[in-house]
Amino acid sequence: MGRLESDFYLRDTLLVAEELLGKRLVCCHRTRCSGQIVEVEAYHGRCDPAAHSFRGATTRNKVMFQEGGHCYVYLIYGMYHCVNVVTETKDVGAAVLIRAIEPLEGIQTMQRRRELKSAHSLADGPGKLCQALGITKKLNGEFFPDSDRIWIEEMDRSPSFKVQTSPRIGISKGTELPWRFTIQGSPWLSRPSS
DNA sequence: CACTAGATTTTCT
DNA sequence: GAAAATCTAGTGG
Repeated sequence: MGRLESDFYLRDTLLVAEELLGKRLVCCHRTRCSGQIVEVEAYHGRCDPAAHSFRGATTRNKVMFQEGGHCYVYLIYGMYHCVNVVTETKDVGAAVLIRAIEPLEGIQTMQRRRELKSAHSLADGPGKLCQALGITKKLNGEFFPDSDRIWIEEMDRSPSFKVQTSPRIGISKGTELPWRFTIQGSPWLSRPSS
């Protein structure tokens, strides 16, 4: 299946967020690991108080201000990494946080990285999926359309595919906005969408 | 199952 | 110096 091209990302953040559901996130170090994206959150730039870019560019968030298609990785709580897909045109400062995937390829490698025997709770959370795929700040600034280490591919959606929205998780501002997108009924979410 | 506390360090005020 | 787009282990029903 084809890799998503630059113009996919250069669009409205909420639209990109919704359309990322059901796509395949691929990460290659030695072995190819991948999973279907089942949960994301949109962070809409200067108008969104929960976005890192709300108060303008800093050392940490400068990749968010690149053009859509870049990969923004940051360290959270001193321990875990989170991956984002930058959206819209240069200088907008918007991105989509990938929160959970359904593991598809390289499951043994992911289990080893997570030190887990089961496939369950392997990648059902933003920090967990980065650990499973081996995503660190080294990948901050990669460009999904032409990177040889991380990219996103087209994938067929199941016939029962439905999108559900809910409030974003783990933030203290902008909590009323329904900008968390999930595949309805997926057993691979970080938590149910009620 | 639900809830709570603790880990740990970068980043920004 | 406080907060942070989180996770795990531990406790108690």
